[in-house]
Amino acid sequence: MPELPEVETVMRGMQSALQDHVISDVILHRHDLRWQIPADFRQCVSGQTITGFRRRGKYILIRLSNNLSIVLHLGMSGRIVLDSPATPAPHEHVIFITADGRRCGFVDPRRFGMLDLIPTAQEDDYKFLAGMGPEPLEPAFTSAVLQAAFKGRKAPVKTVLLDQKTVSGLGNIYVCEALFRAGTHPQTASGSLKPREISGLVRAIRAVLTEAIAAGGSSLKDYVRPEGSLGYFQHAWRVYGKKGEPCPDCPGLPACTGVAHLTQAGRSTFFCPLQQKIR
DNA sequence: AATGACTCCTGTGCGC
DNA sequence: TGCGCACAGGAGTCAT
Repeated sequence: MPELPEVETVMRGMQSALQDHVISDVILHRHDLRWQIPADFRQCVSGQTITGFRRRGKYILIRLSNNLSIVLHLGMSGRIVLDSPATPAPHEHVIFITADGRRCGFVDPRRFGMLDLIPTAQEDDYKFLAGMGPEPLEPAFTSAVLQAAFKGRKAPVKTVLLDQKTVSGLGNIYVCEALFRAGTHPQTASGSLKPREISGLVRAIRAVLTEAIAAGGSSLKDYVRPEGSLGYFQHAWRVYGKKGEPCPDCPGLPACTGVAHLTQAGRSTFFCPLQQKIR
């Protein structure tokens, strides 16, 4: 599902295709995504030039020449289709049409995605962005910051890393992958992690996200890159979805029982019990 | 304050 | 073959 690397890839694809273009019209097939799309959305967006893009966590912000920003969240099944056909695809709820005739569709079968409109100057005060944790690939995300977020917390590290207030942009897949790389057991109480382990976690998070962005985002079945091609980073997942398969980090070790699965806060967790021990 | 359960939604894949 | 159902997950909201 779209996590930071996929959202970054989508944003870059949209940027390369739509930056400085004029939105001549917006077709709204339905207003009820996760929340209602503002009633005046079409009126406010039509005729405006796209002046810039920004990603914050899993949100995409599309800046317009009238100093408004479109807020776009892909939810779990959302994707952007460039040059979508004139006949709307199933679940293609919104279509942006540019002055030069390009069609940019927002397809979202499960409708967990959202579309909103806010003043560009108040992006960071927007209710869903205010209070969000640091961007994991920016310098502000340090082990000291993560250590402060963990301090005194008894909740498992997996759960706390999924919380967008701790660090923004991580989802179930990349949290599993980062914990595996760091050798941290997902059930470890956050507050019990040592500084050394936390700095290892910071490095693992950065590495896993950086590699995923380089690979062009992942696909998990229902994600399509703006260019229309599927991402392929899922082949590089080491533990996610690999229950029972040999752990990639302990080949041939007799003690390795393979990738294990457990449920935390209603979410699937995959890990190697041999490489990731509670300390 | 912190934590976990619940909720939205539909496509997929499994078992019978 | 076809049906039914559990499951997938982002994240806000509510209850504990």
